[in-house]
Amino acid sequence: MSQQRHGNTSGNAGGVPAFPDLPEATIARLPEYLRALHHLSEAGADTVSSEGLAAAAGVNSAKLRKDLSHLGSYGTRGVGYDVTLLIDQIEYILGLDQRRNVALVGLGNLGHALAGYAGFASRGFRIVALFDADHDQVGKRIHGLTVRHVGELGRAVVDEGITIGVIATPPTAAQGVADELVTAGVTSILNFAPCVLSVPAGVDVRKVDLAIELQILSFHEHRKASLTALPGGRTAEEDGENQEAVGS
Amino acid sequence: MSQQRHGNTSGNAGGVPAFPDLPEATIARLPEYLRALHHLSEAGADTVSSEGLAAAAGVNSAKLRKDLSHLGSYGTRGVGYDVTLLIDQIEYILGLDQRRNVALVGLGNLGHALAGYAGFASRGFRIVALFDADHDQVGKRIHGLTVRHVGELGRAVVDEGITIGVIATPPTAAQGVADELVTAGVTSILNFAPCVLSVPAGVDVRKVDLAIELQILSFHEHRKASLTALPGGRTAEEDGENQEAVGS
DNA sequence: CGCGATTTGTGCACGCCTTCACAAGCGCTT
DNA sequence: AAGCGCTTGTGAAGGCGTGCACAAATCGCG
Repeated sequence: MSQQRHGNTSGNAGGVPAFPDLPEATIARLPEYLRALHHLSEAGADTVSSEGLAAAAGVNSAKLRKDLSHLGSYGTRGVGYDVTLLIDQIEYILGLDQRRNVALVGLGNLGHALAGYAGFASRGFRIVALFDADHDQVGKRIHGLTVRHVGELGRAVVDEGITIGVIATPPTAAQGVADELVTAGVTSILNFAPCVLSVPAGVDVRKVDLAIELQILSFHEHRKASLTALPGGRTAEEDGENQEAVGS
Repeated sequence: MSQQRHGNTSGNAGGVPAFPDLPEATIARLPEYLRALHHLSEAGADTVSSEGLAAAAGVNSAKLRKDLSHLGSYGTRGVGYDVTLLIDQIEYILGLDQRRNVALVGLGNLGHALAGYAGFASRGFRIVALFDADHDQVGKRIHGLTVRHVGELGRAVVDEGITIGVIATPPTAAQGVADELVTAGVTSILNFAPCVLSVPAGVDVRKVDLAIELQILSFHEHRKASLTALPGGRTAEEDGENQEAVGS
């Protein structure tokens, strides 16, 4: 999103390029495949067909094959994909073979929950530092970590090898925190605050806005309601004036 | 995602189509525009140019103009867009003029935070019911609501006019909850559980997986690290046995 | 060893989305 | 009233992503 070019004219010899040029859409699906693969692995599967994995990940099998083909050839025709091999390969590509230390800033409602979210640890991410601007929060222990003041952020990032920052502050504070993270050398930010962050080129920001998701659902609800009420016409539902109560 | 066709050959007379055929990409950005507009409105702006609004929403101005043009012509050449008018129009399209009642299922770490997330209420969404399968949770009061057992879900959905269900349960329970929501008549689901939900056609599911976002960031970290270390070649960083502790 | 069943990897076409560039339209000034 | 500057709305082009359909490759069996 803030990144424009992921070019990498990988012209290295040897069989497998270390860093193929993956389409963004593919990258976004790899974690989904990975989860499905772990699930299959736990169920005792050694190999899986594109059809089977696609079903488990909720995508089209052709899309899955094309996605995986971008990583290289890790399947066997007539057989399928080696589950373990594929897991290793995707984890390598995603950089999950090395543990990523995460700093979480903002310990309100949401931040508190994120600090204890089991889904992070189980996938190689470790939240190693908590920060808040509120002095009442500082010093509290949350899920085994002590909340520190946001002023210590810069030092902690360097000292503790933090590579990803998570912002769960109110929107007014978010840009400031982002600036501090960037200054400290963090180049990946996950932003839960409903606001636009501006960061220098080379820094990746991903945004999760819970309310936006609801609004998109609301749109579809609205659309569906208007369609069922009056297929192909003007909405019934609640439209100020106009058109009172359609047939049936 | 689970929806394939949003067709609506709107052939109604009169000036403005009530439900233009909006591209999904546009819909996803409308909430962002809306937030920026509210911000501008509070700052006292009456009109705003596409350039200005685009900057506030973090997008390209041409894209913004094209998005808005899909809603109809609500701008004035040479002047810009009327902030209030545009807010009303987007809110209407998104169906935010009517309050949406939301049920939240699963009150672990994340669910607890969602129940108290201020960002929902401030945008027209009201969480009106909480459910959990755990009898220890049932009966607790969280942010003014009493947690009910998930078995009461069906009745509550009907009685309280719930149109959107939010799933924040462990992944193993998610499909079951989704089934119950669908049976009760809910057609929009926001899923925080890291798993694939299968639902009948006509039901919209949006998924938010916090760990996936981190994994995508991790990929870019990995990529950036390998590029700075060895531009265009095989990664240094950690390549099997790797070097321990770089620099410093 | 050969054949058929199975499954991957991919060329190709199509559609969606983005971006550019500019004509059309509006208001202000002279 | 006419001209000028500014901004919207949109036609066209290009790029990206998806999905089909099939050739290539592998395994198992007779």
